[in-house]
Amino acid sequence: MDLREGKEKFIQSWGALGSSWGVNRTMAQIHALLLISPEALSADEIMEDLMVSRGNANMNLRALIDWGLVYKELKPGERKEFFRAEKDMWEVVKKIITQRKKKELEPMLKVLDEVSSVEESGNAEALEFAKVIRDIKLFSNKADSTLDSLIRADSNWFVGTFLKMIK
Amino acid sequence: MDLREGKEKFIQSWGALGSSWGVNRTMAQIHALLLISPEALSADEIMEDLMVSRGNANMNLRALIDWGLVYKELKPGERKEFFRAEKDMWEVVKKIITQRKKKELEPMLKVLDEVSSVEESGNAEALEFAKVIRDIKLFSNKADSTLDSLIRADSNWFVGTFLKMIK
DNA sequence: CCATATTTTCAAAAAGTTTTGAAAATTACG
DNA sequence: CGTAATTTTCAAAACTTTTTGAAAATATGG
Repeated sequence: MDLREGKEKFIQSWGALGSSWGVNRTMAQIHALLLISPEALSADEIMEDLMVSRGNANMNLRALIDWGLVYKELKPGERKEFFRAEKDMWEVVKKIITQRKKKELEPMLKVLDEVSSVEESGNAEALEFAKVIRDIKLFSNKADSTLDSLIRADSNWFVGTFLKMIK
Repeated sequence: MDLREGKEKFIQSWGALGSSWGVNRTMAQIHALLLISPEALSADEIMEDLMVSRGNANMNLRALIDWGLVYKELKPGERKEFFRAEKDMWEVVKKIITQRKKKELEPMLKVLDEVSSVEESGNAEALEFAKVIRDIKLFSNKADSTLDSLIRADSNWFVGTFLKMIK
């Protein structure tokens, strides 16, 4: 496979996978494009490369900046903004975990807390309900603090030690 | 909050959260309903409770059975099928991890392998590309084997030991 | 300030996903 | 078997999300 083909495939596949990650196609594609670009790119270059509209490019660049996966960059003498991806993969992983945790886990903890105020009075239904909520809470809290540790941990630790500890 | 209200809130919130988990509203609602039900329920009861069509109920029950989160159950003298949720939360967690890994991680590993055949010849572009792919692969493989360990691990280990090991 | 380049916004269109409901297939009882 | 109960399928409708593109807002250099 040659470079052009490889880049193309990577960007397209990343975009297609995006939806299974809860990220839209264009956001994933822009991220892929910037990741493999040695230079910062302008909005126009991104639009051209990916064949998407200005509005789309702009919205998703903003989202990527929000996530901390992309930085704005200015070039002297140029009026346009340029965009560069965070290249440190451990940073990227942590930032994605942070966002997914916020979107997927935290709202769940909130709901569990809200419904935890149901009285666990005698009947089968109430007991079952209380038990299920308690069990889910147990795992969710565990997941929550595990992910917090991960986010605080550093790359070498993760790559080097994690697996050995696990088995 | 009383029981009826709590159940209602739990089912509705689960459904709403579903989309951020890559699961559709009805699938999440049916799962929630069955989780908190002490008895197995028939398709008709589910349709009635959640106010969804027969087709919808059937499709999503099948999906839940596929995931291993719900079992079919027969009652003597009844012609209908009944459905019961897996109640062991550690089993539930493992089954969800298994599915999400299959959907989110494995296709990614495949793409990375495919584009790994690009030659890492001299120029900046090719070097950058090769490095990014190598880095992503490193983390993805780590994540993959970590999740495999998790799936093989048992509940007590996870709940009791994991956190202490981490920090 | 003005003129122009650039970015942002947002309503409407397009694309994608889920749900419905009725018809077809299957099952199981007499 | 035949009949009725039940489950499954799937095309069309409803709903949701994403994308477009042009207009509005903002920034920059002279």
